[in-house]
Amino acid sequence: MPKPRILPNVILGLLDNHPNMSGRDIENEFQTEIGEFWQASHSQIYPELKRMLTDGWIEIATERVDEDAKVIRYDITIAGHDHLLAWLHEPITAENDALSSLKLYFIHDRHSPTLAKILRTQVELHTKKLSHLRQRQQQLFSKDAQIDRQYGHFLILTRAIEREENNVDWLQRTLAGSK
Amino acid sequence: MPKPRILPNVILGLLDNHPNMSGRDIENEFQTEIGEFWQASHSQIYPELKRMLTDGWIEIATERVDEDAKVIRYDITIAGHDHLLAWLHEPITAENDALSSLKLYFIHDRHSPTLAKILRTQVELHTKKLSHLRQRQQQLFSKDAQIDRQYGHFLILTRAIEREENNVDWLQRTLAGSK
DNA sequence: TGACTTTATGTCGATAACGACATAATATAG
DNA sequence: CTATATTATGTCGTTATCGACATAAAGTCA
Repeated sequence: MPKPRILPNVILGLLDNHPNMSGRDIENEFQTEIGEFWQASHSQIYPELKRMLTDGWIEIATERVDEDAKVIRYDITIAGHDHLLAWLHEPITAENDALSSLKLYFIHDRHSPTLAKILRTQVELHTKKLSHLRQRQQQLFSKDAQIDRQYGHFLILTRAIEREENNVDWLQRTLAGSK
Repeated sequence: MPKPRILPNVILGLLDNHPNMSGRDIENEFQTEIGEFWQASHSQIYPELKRMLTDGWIEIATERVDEDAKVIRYDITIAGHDHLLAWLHEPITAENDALSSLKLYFIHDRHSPTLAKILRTQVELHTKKLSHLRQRQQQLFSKDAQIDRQYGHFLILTRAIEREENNVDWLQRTLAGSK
């Protein structure tokens, strides 16, 4: 199976929230929070929009009030919306967990079951990861001499542990506060 | 200028620490902590090793005590070591900061000035990032209605803020403890 | 109105990266 | 001792991604 393509889903997520976006608008979105999780250059975006158009996931917006003749604005279609939802509903695993924040970004309803599901799965995954990292720390760095021998490795391992502690803590607090 | 290639530097960092590694050994390293920051499949690694060999950054290890005739073991050369150091010494910027943990992993000396330099630059960068994220939160989510309208966005923004708080805190504690 | 800049879109070539397939040398099992 | 599995390396085709270059419309300024 080919590697899953992320960019079209990101574009669908953006169009789902903001109708009538141009390619340039989409490019600009990557300058904000979403740019933390996904980036794309305009030379990717424009061909991608063409492809999504022929795939029927988006359509050219008819409503053009003003404006600059070269600007092309897009809307999401029903098929595109279905595709976006299917992506958001895909189970979170250790392999695709890096996309979780990206998916959360596209869920706007506080009481969405999909959102809660993602958070709950993340608690599981990151709790496991945390305990795995702690175990590694025990294995590799139980003695001071071991720390001195690979200090950089020791640092990033303790950093990862703290990051995961914070992560799990945040997830649990967020889940607790949402019910 | 072409996009900087990371994989050869990672391989050099591994060989710098563990001489006499085979391609398979290198592949296996990506299963441990380093896999958090960089991954590569064997179909990338083997051609890369060939290329690094012709570039003179690595050499085939002469010392083969045992063993399976098909195994090829490599050592880092002086030129390779120089190249590794040059990479580690490249200034950390907002653009390449994602590689900082990777670089730290390859610095073994607790009192390395390069290590301290990386940590200090990261404090600067992440402090700035944190204040930028807090500003965004103010701008976008000062009212409850705004939170309800884009709850997922609100979540990942607060999550990013906590992550950066933890990050800066860890960096400062690590720097304080190392002098 | 003409020169110049900016904006929005389009296109092309290079390559990092990956999955799939292939092969040879050992190891294992019956 | 042969059949099969595992290990280590190699190769190929596809594609996502990016930088560089190109173009046309609109805006700006004199």
